[in-house]
Formats: sequence, structure tokens, C-alpha cells
Amino acid sequence: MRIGELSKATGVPVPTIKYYLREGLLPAGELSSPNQASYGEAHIRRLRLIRALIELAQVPVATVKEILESLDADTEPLHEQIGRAHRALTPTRRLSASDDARAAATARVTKLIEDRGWSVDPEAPALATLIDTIAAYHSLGQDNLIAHLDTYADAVEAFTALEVEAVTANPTRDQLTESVVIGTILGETVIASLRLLAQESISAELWKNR
Amino acid sequence: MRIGELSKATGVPVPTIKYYLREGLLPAGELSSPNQASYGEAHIRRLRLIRALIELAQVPVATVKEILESLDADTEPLHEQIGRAHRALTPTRRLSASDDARAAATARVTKLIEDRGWSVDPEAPALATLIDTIAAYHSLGQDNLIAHLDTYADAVEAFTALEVEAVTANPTRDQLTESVVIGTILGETVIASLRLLAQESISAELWKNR
DNA sequence: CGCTTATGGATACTGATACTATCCATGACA
DNA sequence: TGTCATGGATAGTATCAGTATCCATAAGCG
Repeated sequence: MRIGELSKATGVPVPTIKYYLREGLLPAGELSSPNQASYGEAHIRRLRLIRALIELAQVPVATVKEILESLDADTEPLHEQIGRAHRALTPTRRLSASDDARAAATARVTKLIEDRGWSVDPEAPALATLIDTIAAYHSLGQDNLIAHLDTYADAVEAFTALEVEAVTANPTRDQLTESVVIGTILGETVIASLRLLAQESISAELWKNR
Repeated sequence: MRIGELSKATGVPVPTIKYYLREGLLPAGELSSPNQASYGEAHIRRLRLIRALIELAQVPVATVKEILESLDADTEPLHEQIGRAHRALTPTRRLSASDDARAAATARVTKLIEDRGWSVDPEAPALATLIDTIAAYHSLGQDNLIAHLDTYADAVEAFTALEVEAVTANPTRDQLTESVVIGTILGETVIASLRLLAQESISAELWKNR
């Protein structure tokens, strides 16, 4: 397959494919001569994955590169490989809060994790994000919403076990790690969309005549 | 309060505040003379909200502006005002898929919505995003993950009713709409973080020695 | 064989986004 | 009275995600 066909097969413009090649998101095709390379099925798959991450999940190109690199690093132990992908998948979203707001939020989150018996790396970026977000709720005067943290955690527990299980069913290691990435990222989009639809539906019902 | 104090109170640099004023995110202070304005508590609150949306939830500045405008448009009926804010909150994330993949995804999603008796505007951006995401799962060979769509929907239903209820408890209309915005956006961050933590915890347990 | 078109590779350019920096005339305040 | 901050305007910057252009070469067609 030549680059033009790869472009047709995926709907990605040729210059964009060249850009991804330059950036190392896509492995180079097999060169048959200095200006002729051929691409295969793997390139189509990779390109689809790249587009899904960038367009649907809004993952920055540099992060996509990291993720793909960790996908291809199949020499290290599985849980480390996945951890690396996972870390790349977690955006670092921070917001400086006052010290005591942070302390309170940290306490709240620590308690939640303890109560549930989760084993969480204290360095996990998602942990910092969660704490900052709780602190932000507080500083925005929305403490009443923090009260529902356990409801969120319950709901999350309800599907996470199934997600991990579904992913584990993959026969090969490559497929497993790829499923982790896709499941983690696209799953977030699915959950967010469902939530918005459910909110719309419920609130339309409730506030019809206010 | 002068701009320098506003800056100190919120941690936002003065030039950035000026930028937000220029962009219309923040209402101008009350001018006491051509080069002297005073800002109040409302400005602090507004600025905190802006920063939370931008930093934590990665909402683009232009969207923040739309959101704030809908917050301030308290002449229209409540559900319309909220609908407008809600629409601004929903990022339009699209990915072109093959026609039959889209059709299948649309059917799947329509069925889900019907089964649950949700009333959803067919124009809702979240709907298009959901359909595209389902189609993307398929084109990435992850149909097995689509099987869990109902599990996600169950979990989402579990907290959405409570969320809407919590928000409804707000005494004034202004507070209610602001809560909707904060709850919708920060809630997403909370859910995403919790999910990542839960995934990490469960998968660490499961794949310790693979 | 010749001609058009596509290709790989390199380099340069673009448009959007979110700030920063600078400038200036004026005003606050010590 | 002098220093500093301020409002307002305009210009500059860094990053990101592509696009565009160029070139020498190669493929495919008649």
C-alpha cells in the first residue's frame, strides 16, 4: 500500500500522514527504493487509533506519541507497561488552591481511598487532579456536591471491575495493552456523553415549568 | 478592591486578568475615574470559576465566555438557560466513520436511550459524540467493550439523579445555574479521576505477576 | 520512450489559542 | 513631589497541529 492509498483507507490527508511520520507517531513504511515505501494493515490500525485519540479524546499529539511508545515497549513487565500507558493517558490538570483547602481535600480523598481499600500510587497524577478538583468545589462554594463523592466512587467501582475484566480477555499482550488504551480513553468519552444525556433528560423533566 | 488585590486574592496574574476583561470573561470593575476601577467579591468568584473551567476542565476561553454569557442570561426560562449552558459545556468531538459503522452505532445508541426512556434532543452534541465513539470502538476492533455500554449507563443513572437533585437544592436561580455548570464540568473531572484510580488499583492487583 | 502523476524527505509557512509585554497618560498615596 | 499602580490599547510570544512547497526520483500508462 502506498501513502495515497493509506490516506484513502483512513480519510487522513497525505500531508497529515507525513506529519505523523515525522513526529514518530506512525512507523515508516518499508522502503523499496529511496522514494517509495509500502504500508500495511498495521499502519491503517495505528492511524485509526491515532485519529481516535486526537479527535475524539482530544489527546495532544505529544501524548499520543508517548502512549504509542509505551504500547510498543513490550519488553518490560506487563503491569509496568500498562502503568506507563496509563500515566501518559492521565492529563495533569492542576489548579493552585489555598493550603488548607488542599489539606482538607487531601484528607477527604485519602479517606475515600482507604475506606474502599484501593491501592493507589501516591504519585498518580489522577490523585492530584482529584484533590485539586475537590478543593476547587470548595472554593467555589459547592461543598454540597462533594457530599456525593461516594456515590461517584460507587458508580465507578460498578463498571471498572468489568472493564478490567473485559480487557483481560484479550489473547495477546499487544492486544491487551491496546485495549487498555482504547478502553480508558474512549470509555471516558462514553461516560461523559452518557452523563450529559442523562442530565439533560432528567433535568428537562424536572425543570420543565420553572 | 483594585486589580492588584484581585490578582493577589486569586493568584491570577494582573496581565491575565486584563486579558479576561478584554475578552469579556470578566465584567469591568466600577470606574471611579478614567484609570481607576474597583472590583468586588463577585469578581473573585467569577475569576475562580474561570480558572477552574480553564485549568481543571480544560475548557477553551471562547467556550468559557459562552458559558458565562448563558449564566448571565437570566431572562429566559430556566430550562432553556440551563440547556444553553449545557450545550456550551459539551465539546463537539467528531470522528468521521464509515457510513455503516455510524448506522450501527446510531441504532445501538437509539436503542439504549429508548430502553431507558430517556428524552434526548436528537440535536444534542453529546449524542453525536457518543455515536462516533461507539463507531470508533468498532473500527478499532474493540466491539467487546461496546457490550458494556449498559453497565456504563446503569452507573451513570446511579449518580445523575442525585446530582440533579443536589443542584436543585440551590435557593436562588443564579446559584442553581452556576451549580449546574460547576457540577457538570468538575463532576466530569472527578469521575474521570476516580475511574483512573480504580483502574490502577484493580489492574495492579490482577496483573501483578504477568 | 516519453509524459504525467505520485512519492519520500526536507523545510517553511499558517492559523488558532492563551497568554505576556510594552507603552502611555493619569491617578493614588506616602 | 515623586514613585508606583492602574486602565486601556496595541504588539509580541510560545505552543500546537497541521499545511504548503520544493525537489529529485520513481511508477504507471500510452
